[in-house]
Amino acid sequence: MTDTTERNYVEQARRDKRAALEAQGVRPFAYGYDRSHTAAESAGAYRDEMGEAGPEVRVAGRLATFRDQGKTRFAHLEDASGRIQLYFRRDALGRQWELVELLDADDHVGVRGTLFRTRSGEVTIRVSELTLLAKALRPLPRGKRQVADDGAEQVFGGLQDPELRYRQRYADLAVHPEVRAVFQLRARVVRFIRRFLDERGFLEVETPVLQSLYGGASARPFHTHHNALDIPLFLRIADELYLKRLLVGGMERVYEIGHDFRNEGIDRTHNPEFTMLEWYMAYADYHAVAAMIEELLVGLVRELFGGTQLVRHDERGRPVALDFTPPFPRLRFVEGIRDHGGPDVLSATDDEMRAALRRAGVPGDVAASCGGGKLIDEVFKAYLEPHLVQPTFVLDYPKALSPLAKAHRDDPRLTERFELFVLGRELANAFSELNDPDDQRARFEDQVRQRAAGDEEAQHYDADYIRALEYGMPPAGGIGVGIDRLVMLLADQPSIRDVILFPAMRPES
RNA sequence: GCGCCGCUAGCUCAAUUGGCAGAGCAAGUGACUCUUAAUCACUAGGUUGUAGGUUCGAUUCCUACGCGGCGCACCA
Repeated sequence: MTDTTERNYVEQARRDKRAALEAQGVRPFAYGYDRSHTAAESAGAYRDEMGEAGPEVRVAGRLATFRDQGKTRFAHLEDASGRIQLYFRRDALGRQWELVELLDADDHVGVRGTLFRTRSGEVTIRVSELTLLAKALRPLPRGKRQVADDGAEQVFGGLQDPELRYRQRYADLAVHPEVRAVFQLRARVVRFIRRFLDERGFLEVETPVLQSLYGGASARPFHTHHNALDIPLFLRIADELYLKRLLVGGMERVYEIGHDFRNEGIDRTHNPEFTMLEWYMAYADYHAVAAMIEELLVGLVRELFGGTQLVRHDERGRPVALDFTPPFPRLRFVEGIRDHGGPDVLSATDDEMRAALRRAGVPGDVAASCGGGKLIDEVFKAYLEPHLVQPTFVLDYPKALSPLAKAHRDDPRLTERFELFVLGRELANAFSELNDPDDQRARFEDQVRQRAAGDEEAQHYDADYIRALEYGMPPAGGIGVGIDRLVMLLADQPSIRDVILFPAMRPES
């Protein structure tokens, strides 16, 4: 990594120009610029009948290209809206030509000038006044892009190293409009979700990130400490238990979009902090929640892409045609595994399930190292999950896997729970919420026993939550949706790092 | 935590069996008043991730470490 205090010859040249500017009395870092048009608006403001006498515009942005051609120069100014070409002529700029000669690619400038169309056909600003807004003392790692006649773009060089792209996201964003587009899409997704829930009477709330007792999921937490209270605290691993307390308090429909923190490995689908949407609705069961997430997802796909058919890439980079036309197929967990050649997880012994895992090619040590609920989960992953490519609901999970879900009304061995899968990845997890305090107490006690037996991810006994349930929580349905994974799907990005602006990294050196 | 791969100029990449560390772009100087990967000429730019080792000689081989990518494990 480059030491920021050591200057290479490229940066030295820019610092020399800065010094020359200051010697001329030019501020290298201005305070603002009054622009009349964005780059895109400027291009749209020109009509061919205007000829050489197009309207005057003032635009501000970064010099994305800069071509020295003696007594003229061409540049492209890039702002958030796009690019527009600039044309500098020495005879038109007079004394300001000295300033032009001290510009570099990547500088922020404001220009005033009139629009015209060049002989080669590009709408361009003939610059009459130039203002330096911010000198770029370090060159951006730009590639050169060639735009073919058909609009196809080829980039030469540029910022490729994934380590630099994630560490210096500012540079990645500055040189890659397509990366900016991913995060614009992400914002549209979140905006759509908020609007969807707000329109249906949901209240957006914020619950504690710092918790003295964490719960609502199976995961290891981050630890911290409050100095004034002198107590240990944990960063939340889920919002669930606080949001359901709000149902007790009479808030019938609530949601929260925020970060959860899980102290676990980092890979293509896991970042230690990630964005979770959870919503809870009183007087609804998991079927109602399924109908709603289906409506949300279909609405989102239609809003963003104008239809329900999408081509996306699986983890091996192969294109897959996805059909979001509702209703999505609904499979039952136990039957689904059986129908794909797996064992009946309700009646099979642990040994039978281990044998089934071996048949499916799962390494023996994996199968041997777990039992009970985890073993069932392994069987699910081996036999059913690989088939869940199209949007699919999997319903009615065994009770051992779901300590916060209500028992199934028709089969006490199951819970009223579903997960939504797309492209083999879990996007959402929901249930008819367990609101019987005595049943919840028994489930917590079971979790405590598993923790005592060495399961670090088993949940804690949350006495305050039981007390809340004892006051009476209305029947309710609730769901958790991983926003990062949803954006990965919609933006067709292969890694969660590509949808998180600053993904977790080890510190540099 | 384990395995594989990578780390060379500001960026993207070369370097034969272990034998003078190179190119394109970017940069500097010069030419050029409609260019757009501008073009042309010249110039400069390196502790080859870090620390050791083997060797007459290491970008290359060995060991350790650092950072990253991918896979595995963990993790709904």
